[in-house]
Amino acid sequence: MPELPEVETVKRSLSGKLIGKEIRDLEIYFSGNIRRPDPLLMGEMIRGKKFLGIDRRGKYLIFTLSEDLALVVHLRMTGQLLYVDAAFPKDKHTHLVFSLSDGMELRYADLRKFGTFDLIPLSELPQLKGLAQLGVEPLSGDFTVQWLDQMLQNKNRSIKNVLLDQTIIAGIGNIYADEILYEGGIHPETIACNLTEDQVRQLWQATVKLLNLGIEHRGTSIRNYVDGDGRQGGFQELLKVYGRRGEPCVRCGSPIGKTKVQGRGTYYCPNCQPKV
DNA sequence: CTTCGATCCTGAGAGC
DNA sequence: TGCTCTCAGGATCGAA
Ligand SMILES: [Zn+2]
Repeated sequence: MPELPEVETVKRSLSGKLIGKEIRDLEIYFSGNIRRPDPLLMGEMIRGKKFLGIDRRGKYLIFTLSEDLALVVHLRMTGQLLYVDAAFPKDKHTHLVFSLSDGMELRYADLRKFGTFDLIPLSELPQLKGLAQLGVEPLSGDFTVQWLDQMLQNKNRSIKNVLLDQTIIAGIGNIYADEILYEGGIHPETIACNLTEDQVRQLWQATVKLLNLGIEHRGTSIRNYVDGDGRQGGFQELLKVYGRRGEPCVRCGSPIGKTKVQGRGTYYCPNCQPKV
């Protein structure tokens, strides 16, 4: 499912293609993903607007459009944005098609229909629910060991729970959380405020390393993730614990374990990530 | 403050 | 073969 590295990859794959292009038309096959405006009004609202920029915040994509509009997209689990020729066959789960001035189409497909679209005035961007509550960007200068240490002081819940909390750190999902904790040698159920200074430093390093590595490999295609060109990522080959229950740990050979944390499937090495 | 369960949805895989 | 069941999960909400 798209997490920070995947959304970043989608952003990069689309930015060179969309910026400067005008939206000529919008075809809606399924409107359930559209939160704002009323789906009936979206076509009229977006027609004739140009893409001015694409940004990422956490797992959100923010398309800046002409006339002070913003299109905010969250792909959730199975959302895909594809820049393709209009003649290219449509995926069965294609819900939205934006026809562009260059004869190409920006298509939105979403098997599970959980993704969201918000087309709003740019001025309302800072107040958009979900987006407005996002915490620190883990690949920005705001994410420091000091900040992390301070933040964890009063978190009396599992460290995995904290990593998944988008209002604290924006962009980490289930797969990268498990990989980060494995890399840091930290059991996912460790109470956050009990982490040692050394563990906090390990956690910080692992977070930056794994997210960057994910981006370098153009994301993780564990289910149906592809970028704006329909290309799969490569990071799934490098996953060390996620989805590997029973397989030997690459570091120590112990079988990878699986448990549930916060209702999420959670993979870890019982030996390299001892429970305290 | 915290966890927990339900909700949205569909397809893959298991079990029979 | 084909049915039913479980599982997967990001974000949000209400309840405990
Ligand atoms: Zn190990």
